[in-house]
This record gives sequence, C-alpha cells and structure tokens, in this order.
Amino acid sequence: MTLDEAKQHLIQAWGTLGSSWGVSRTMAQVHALLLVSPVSMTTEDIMEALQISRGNVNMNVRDLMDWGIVRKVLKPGERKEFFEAEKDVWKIGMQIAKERKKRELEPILRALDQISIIEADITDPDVKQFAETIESLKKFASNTDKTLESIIKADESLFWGSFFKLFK
Amino acid sequence: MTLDEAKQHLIQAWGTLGSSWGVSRTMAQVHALLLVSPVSMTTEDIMEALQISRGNVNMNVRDLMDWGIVRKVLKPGERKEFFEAEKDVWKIGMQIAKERKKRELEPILRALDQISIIEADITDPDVKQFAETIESLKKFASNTDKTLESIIKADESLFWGSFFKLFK
DNA sequence: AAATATTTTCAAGAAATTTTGAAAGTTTAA
DNA sequence: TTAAACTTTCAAAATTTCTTGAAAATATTT
Repeated sequence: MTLDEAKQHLIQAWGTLGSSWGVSRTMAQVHALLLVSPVSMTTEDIMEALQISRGNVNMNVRDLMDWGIVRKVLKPGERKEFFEAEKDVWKIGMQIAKERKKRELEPILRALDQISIIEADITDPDVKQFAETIESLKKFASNTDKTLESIIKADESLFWGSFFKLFK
Repeated sequence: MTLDEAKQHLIQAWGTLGSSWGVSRTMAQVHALLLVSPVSMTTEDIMEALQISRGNVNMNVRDLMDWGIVRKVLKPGERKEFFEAEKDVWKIGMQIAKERKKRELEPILRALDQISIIEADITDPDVKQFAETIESLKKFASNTDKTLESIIKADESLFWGSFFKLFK
C-alpha cells in the first residue's frame, strides 16, 4: 500500500463510519482528508481531492469549524483561505465530547424539565410510575452530564498532565 | 398538563432528539411510547398511538429488540405478540453503550488495522507523520474501547452478584 | 471607485432514507 | 388439514437530507 492509497483508504473508511456516528459521509471525509494532510488546504484543493462542489466544501468545512476540530489559517501574501485539522487525537476526542454534551445531552435535560404533571392526580399509580420514569431519566442524564463536565474540566486544567500523554 | 399530554410531550421530544443521536425519529418515538406505557403493547396499539403503518411498527420494534432495550412478551391465551421496554434507565444506558461500542468503535478499530503502509518509504517524513496519526487514532480508539469494556464488565458482575444471591 | 478574487448563499435537482400497504409467510385453533 | 389470526417482507411512494452551481455578497487590489 502506498501512502496515497493508505490515505484514500482512511478517508473512505472514515466516511463510511461517519454515517453510523450520525455525521454525514462527506463531512467525515473532509475531516479525514485534512487530518492526514501534512499541509493546510484551500477550498479548491478539497474540491479536487474529494470531487465535490464548492458549496459542499464550504458547508462542510464550516460545520467542522463549528465542531472546533478544523480551523481557518490565513497565509501572509495569499488571498485564499486555508484549512487545517486539529492533529492531536485526544483534543479531537475532547472537543467532540464537549460538543455532543452541548448538542445532545443538554436538549434532553431541557426537554425533561419541561414535562410537568403537577395538575395530574398523584394518587393514580400510572401518574406515579410516569413521574418516576421522568425522574430517573433526569437523574441519569444529569449524572452523565456532570461526569462529562468533570472530565472536560479536568482535561482543560491538566492540559500538560500525564493523562494526556497516554494518547500521544 | 395531564398524564397523556405529558406522555405525548416526552414522545415528541424523544423523537426530535433521536435524530441528533443518529436514531430515526420513529424508532425513538416507539421506544418512548413503550417506555412510558405501564402495560405491554401490541403492534396495533403502537400503530394507533403513533399513527404509523404496520410494516413501520414491525421494523422499528425489531430494531429496538436488536438494541436489547425492548422485548417481546407472550401472554398465555393471547395470539398477539406484546412488546415492552426495559424500564431500568441504567440498564438502558448500559445496553446502548454496549451496542454502540460494537457498532461504532469496533469497526473503527478494524478499519485502522487494515491500513498498512509497509511498502512505503519510511524515511519520507510524510509517511512518518501519517503512520503516527494512524497510530494515535488506534491508541485512542482501543483505549476508549477498553474503558467501556471495563465499565460494562463491572456492571455485569454486579448483576451476577445479585443474581446469585437469589439462590442463597 | 472599479476591477478582480474569493467566499457564501440558496433554489432546484439528486441521492439516501423512511414509510406504506398489500402480498407472502407463519403460527395457532378447530 | 384447513381456515383464521397474526407477522414479516419488500417494491414503490413519500419524505428528508445532501449536493450542485450559479448568482449574490464580501474582501482585496489597482
């Protein structure tokens, strides 16, 4: 396997796996492409490499920047914008955990809080059971939320610590 | 808010959130419906409650059973099959963690292992960088895998612990 | 300010996913 | 064994999501 074949392999695999992660195939491919590129790339480089349209590249690169795992690089003397991926795998993982917490866990907590059955008859066993289900969902979600929060916080303060070095 | 309104609320919210979790809206709704139902339900009950077709119910209930969070219940004297959701939120969480590990993490590990650049010139700095990226992805993925594995194992041994106590 | 380069938007088309419903397949009861 | 009850399948339709490409917007240079 040559270097280019290996890269192609990773990009394809990443794309396929992306869908099972709830990320669009193209977004995962753009990410993989930037991840294995030793230099930053322009929109046109990406269009060319993945054979996709300008609008598509623009949209996916922007999403990846929203996730905080790709950044814009401005080169002095160049008008075009260049993009590069975060290369530190631990940081990528942390960033994804942080965003998923925000995008998935927090909405669940908000939705659960909106459900109130104050009006209902609390002597009804069905009401009681429902209330208990909601209560345990809340506890589970907020527990997960707090656990993630503390991992993220710990990571942010132990930036140079030994935990981090395990993944280098 | 009445009990039914509250249930409806949860079902809708679960459905919306399902998509951000990479689960289809309907599957999430069927799950929520069974989760808040105090009794097990037939295919027809679910069709009626969510206003969806028979084939759709059949498919989603089967998927939920594959995830191990819904089970079939046979009632003596009844020809129809009834379905009920696992009610223990911790068990649901564990089951989902277990399945996601199998469906998402393990394919990543397999894909990474297939990438070999043995042929390539290892003095090329680009090859070296690529190899390092693959290596750290592998380490990260297998670390996450092992961590999940140990949580699952710990949970299962708790289960077997209390299971055997029943026969003391 | 005008010309040029580059990025962003977005309506329409393409592709992927989900849903339907009726037919085929199974199981159970008589 | 046959008929009725029920479940599963799957091709076609509906819906949702993704992609394109050209026009609009923005930024830079002359």
